Amino acid sequence: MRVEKRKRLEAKGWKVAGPKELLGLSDEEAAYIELRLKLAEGLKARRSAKGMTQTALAKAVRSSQSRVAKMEAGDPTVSLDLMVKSLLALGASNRELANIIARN
Amino acid sequence: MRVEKRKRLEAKGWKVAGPKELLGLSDEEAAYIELRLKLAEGLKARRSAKGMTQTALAKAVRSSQSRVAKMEAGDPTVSLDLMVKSLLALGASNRELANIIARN
DNA sequence: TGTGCCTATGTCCGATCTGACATATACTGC
DNA sequence: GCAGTATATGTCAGATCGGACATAGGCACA
Repeated sequence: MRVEKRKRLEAKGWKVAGPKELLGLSDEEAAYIELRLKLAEGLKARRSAKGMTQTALAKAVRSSQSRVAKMEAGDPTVSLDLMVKSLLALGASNRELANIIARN
Repeated sequence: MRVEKRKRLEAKGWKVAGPKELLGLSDEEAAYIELRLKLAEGLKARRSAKGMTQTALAKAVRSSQSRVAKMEAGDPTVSLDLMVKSLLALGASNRELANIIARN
C-alpha cells in the first residue's frame, strides 16, 4: 500500500492494532478499511445522486443527520451494518453493493 | 420472495420490524438478511475448504468458537463487521467478498 | 460403552455502537 | 450584515454486540 493512502486512512482516526511494521497496516486491516471507505463513498454518491439531504436519509433509516455525516466521512465509530443498511435503504441491490465493494 | 425462503429466515430468530404485509419482509430487509446468510455460507465454505476448525478460526480473529458457530449459523447477534473481518482474515480479498455478496 | 474432537446454543457483563442533541462551519440569496 | 439550509464534529446515556465460559449434541473409532 502506498504511503499516501495509508496516511489518508490514519488521518481519519484509525488506530491500527499490532503493527506488523511500524505504523503499517496488515493486508486484511487495509482491506477492511478500504472496504469501509468504498461504502462511505458509495453512500455519499448515491444519496446526492438522489438529491437527498443527510437529514432525509437519516429519517429514512431512522438514524440522525450526525450519524449519516459520520458514515460518509468513514468515521470509525460507525459500523458496517449501518452503512450497508443505509445503502440498501437507498435502493441499492446486493449486486450493486457488490459492485461498490469490488470497485477500484 | 417465496414463502419457503421467508420461513427459513424467520426460523433463524429474526424478528422483522414494521411488516408491510403481515409477516412479510420489505425488499431492503430481505436484501439485508440474504446478505448475511451469504456471508455466513461463504465463511463456512472458506473455513472448511481450508480444513480449519471453528476453534482455529476463532483464534485467528481473536474471537471464540461459539461466536464463529453463531456467525456461520447466521445468528442475528453477530454483526456484519465481524463476519466481514473473519472472511478477510481467511484471506478473502475485497473482490472475492463482492463475489460472495453478488452470488445467487 | 467410553474417550475424543467438532459444532451448536445459552448466558453473562464489559466493550462498542447508536440516536439524540448541541454546536460549528460553510455556502446561499437577500 | 443576516437568515436559511446543508454538512461536520463532539459528547453522552442507553442499546447492542463482544469474548468467554458452560454445556449439549453429533460423529468417529475402539
